[in-house]
Amino acid sequence: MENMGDWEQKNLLHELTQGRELARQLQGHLSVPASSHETREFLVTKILTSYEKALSMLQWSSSVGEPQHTGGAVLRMSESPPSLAGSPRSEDSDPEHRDASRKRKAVAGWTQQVRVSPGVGLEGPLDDGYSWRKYGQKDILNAKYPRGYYRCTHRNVQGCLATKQVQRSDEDPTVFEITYRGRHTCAQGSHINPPPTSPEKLEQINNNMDGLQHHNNHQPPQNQQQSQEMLLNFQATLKVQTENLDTKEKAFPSFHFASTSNTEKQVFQAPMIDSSFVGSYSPSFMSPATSGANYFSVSPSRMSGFGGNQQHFQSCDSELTEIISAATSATNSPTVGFDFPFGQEFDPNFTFDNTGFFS
DNA sequence: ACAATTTGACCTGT
DNA sequence: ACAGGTCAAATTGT
Repeated sequence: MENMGDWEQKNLLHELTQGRELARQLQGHLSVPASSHETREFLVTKILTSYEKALSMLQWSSSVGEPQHTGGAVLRMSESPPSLAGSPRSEDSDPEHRDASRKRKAVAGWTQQVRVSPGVGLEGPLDDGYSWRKYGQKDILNAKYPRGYYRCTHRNVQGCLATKQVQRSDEDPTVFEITYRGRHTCAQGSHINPPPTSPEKLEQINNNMDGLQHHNNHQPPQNQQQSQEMLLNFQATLKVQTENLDTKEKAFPSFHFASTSNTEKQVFQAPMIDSSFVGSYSPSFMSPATSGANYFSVSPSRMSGFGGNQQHFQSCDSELTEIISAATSATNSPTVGFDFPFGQEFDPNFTFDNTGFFS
């Protein structure tokens, strides 16, 4: 609530510190012949991510530097209240929209695509380590497969507004588009390392598969164990593709959100998502128009022993909408292990004041 | 029994 | 009216 100004600085500091830690780790790995290439590569990726984040934070504050310093009055809670049912808000949006392009503005923000190349057989979209409860499924017109709607399991309990949508790609059945929206405000376990067994994930996967597969479900639900094992050695390529809504505008490292009004735009910086996904996201800062896409190769081999550690970070992230497409699923847990080493400095308090955007 | 999922109805913005 | 998103009762799984 108070010192908002410090907030970003804090995050920046955190990011840089984390990057330093990662670099140190990498340094350590370099002297250890046993460390795998994958591990090193992964660390490098993480380091780069840290840099990117830090840079984007700087750019964000410098180029924009106005919206966020306020006490937060500017931003609205945004996001359609996930769980409100009858709240008729026939607000008048804005009379003028731009050319009704092809797609609806939807809640686009940026699209991440995580491609996992596990050889074969991995199924199910990755799970970020959070618990989700499916609350609906719908057929989308253009989509061949239905879209699944999930919300954080603790929605009612802790008011966690996080939700996600899972949609299987039309053309590449191996690809799942997962759209995350809202931030996790729950204090649930770490996404970092889904404990020994994350049945939830598997269940979800199965469900998704069921729902998403129209005809052939050639895959019996019993890849759980397999999946887990796969987790130990999988290779993933994270493809991040920033996709902005129809609002063309150039996209900067930061994310732009067009509010309902044409002229208003909120720019947000991606919160710390590092631990959420495999290689951490890395917003592609290329021109969105050209469809910037970054590919990350992540090959988590083994985490520094993570058999039973379970720390809960409550650094909830993803306050915007992230779309993640995962191919053949896979997972994230393994990689994540790398996070905790430096995660000690997560601030439970660093909550964003309110990051609402478009109202 | 409880909790999560399923599924059609309902709601809201194009 | 339609499409997408959410609710909620019924159903299924643990």
